[in-house]
Amino acid sequence: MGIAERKERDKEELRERILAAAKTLFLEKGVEKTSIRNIADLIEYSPGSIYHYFKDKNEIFHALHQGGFQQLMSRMEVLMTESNPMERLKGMGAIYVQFALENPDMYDLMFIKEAPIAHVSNSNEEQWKEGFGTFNFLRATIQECIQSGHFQGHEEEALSFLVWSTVHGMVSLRIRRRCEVVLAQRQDTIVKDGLNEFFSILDRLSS
Amino acid sequence: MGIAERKERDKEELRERILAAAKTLFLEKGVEKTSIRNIADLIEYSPGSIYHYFKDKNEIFHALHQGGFQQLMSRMEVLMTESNPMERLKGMGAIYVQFALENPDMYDLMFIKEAPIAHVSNSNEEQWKEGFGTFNFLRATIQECIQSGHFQGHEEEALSFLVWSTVHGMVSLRIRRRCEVVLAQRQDTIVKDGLNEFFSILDRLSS
DNA sequence: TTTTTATTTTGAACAGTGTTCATTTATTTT
DNA sequence: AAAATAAATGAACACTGTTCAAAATAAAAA
Repeated sequence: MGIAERKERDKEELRERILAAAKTLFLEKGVEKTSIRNIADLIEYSPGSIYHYFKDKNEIFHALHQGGFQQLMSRMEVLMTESNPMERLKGMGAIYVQFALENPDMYDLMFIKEAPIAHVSNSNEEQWKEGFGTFNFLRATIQECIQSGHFQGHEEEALSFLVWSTVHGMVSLRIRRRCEVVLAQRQDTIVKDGLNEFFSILDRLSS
Repeated sequence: MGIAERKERDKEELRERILAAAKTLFLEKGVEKTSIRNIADLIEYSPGSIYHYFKDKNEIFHALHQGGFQQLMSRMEVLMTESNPMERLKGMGAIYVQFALENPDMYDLMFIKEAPIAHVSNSNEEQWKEGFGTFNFLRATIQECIQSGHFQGHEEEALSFLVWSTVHGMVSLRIRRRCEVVLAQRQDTIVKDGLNEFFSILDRLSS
């Protein structure tokens, strides 16, 4: 029964080729300007055949955004050796921001664009697994901070959401070009500066 | 020479009718699903005529987003009577979040969508005036807080950006449906809860 | 008032979009 | 070799933003 398996592999391979082409075009031109026909051209298939491998365009970009979460999570792995939860929290913030600024289009897809979330809604997946995993990673660290006596009087989930929102807010204002309100010469550093302000607030709170 | 003036008025009136139609459709279906033909249909003009009043679709949505800033700013006016800058700061946060949650599509247009900023870039406007005005309003209050002895060791512009980012982060995660990572039953309150966590941090910092 | 000039409006055309589906092509099983 | 299954095609549908020559309307000049 090796044939069915080989066919399965072939199918998977073409799926991967579609995703690779989609990723190339997406990083080159963005989601909106990447069309099904563009993808089909690149892998030398007809437009219609894409729909044998993906339900619609949203499913393609949902699959792509998964890769982004793997990248982000693998970057976080260096923090496993950090035993101080407050330091680990700051490390997560720094890595998160760095990832976003180095991969703005992927970040946009993961945390701003509608496409991947629209797919989660329109399929029978119970929830947004990728985001859930990442957020729980943050929650675990915050929980440790609380157990170590930090953030007294704060509630774990809401505080985690607040911390996430803070870094997301900075990078998403930058990516969606709302930083033009600060001096032109400062636009390249405002997110780092803001992050440092955030860190110094965290330090104040933990002592 | 009243004729030229009347023509000017007529032109302005049609411009307003286009904007009104655009706003109706936009609040009904969103930016992407509002087409020039839809707008033209609603005011019973041909699609081509829209382009005598607006350079392109982005200019229409830039004009619409201006109205949003007026709304937001007028909501802020009740804070003028508040003399305590820390209380005024918290009031601004509360009003900002409330505005965003009550007008998610308008907020999206103002602070997330590419269209209005794309128009600022592609026209010869020096910068994003609407955002600049609103941000400076925040900066002025933060400056007062610093002058009153709060936020010692913090830099005014970066801290203002951080504060803005915090509230923007929360509401934009909500609007772009990234709050599905918290319990379903909490999704309606997580932004308010996060804001309260933020306020209690601000209180801690000011004492 | 008639003619000329200027302005406004039109709607077809262009080049694209996501998606569907009957038909063709290729492969596997009988 | 024939039948059954699977995969790929590409035309077609109903849209999109935008342009532009032509037509309609309004204003100014003769």
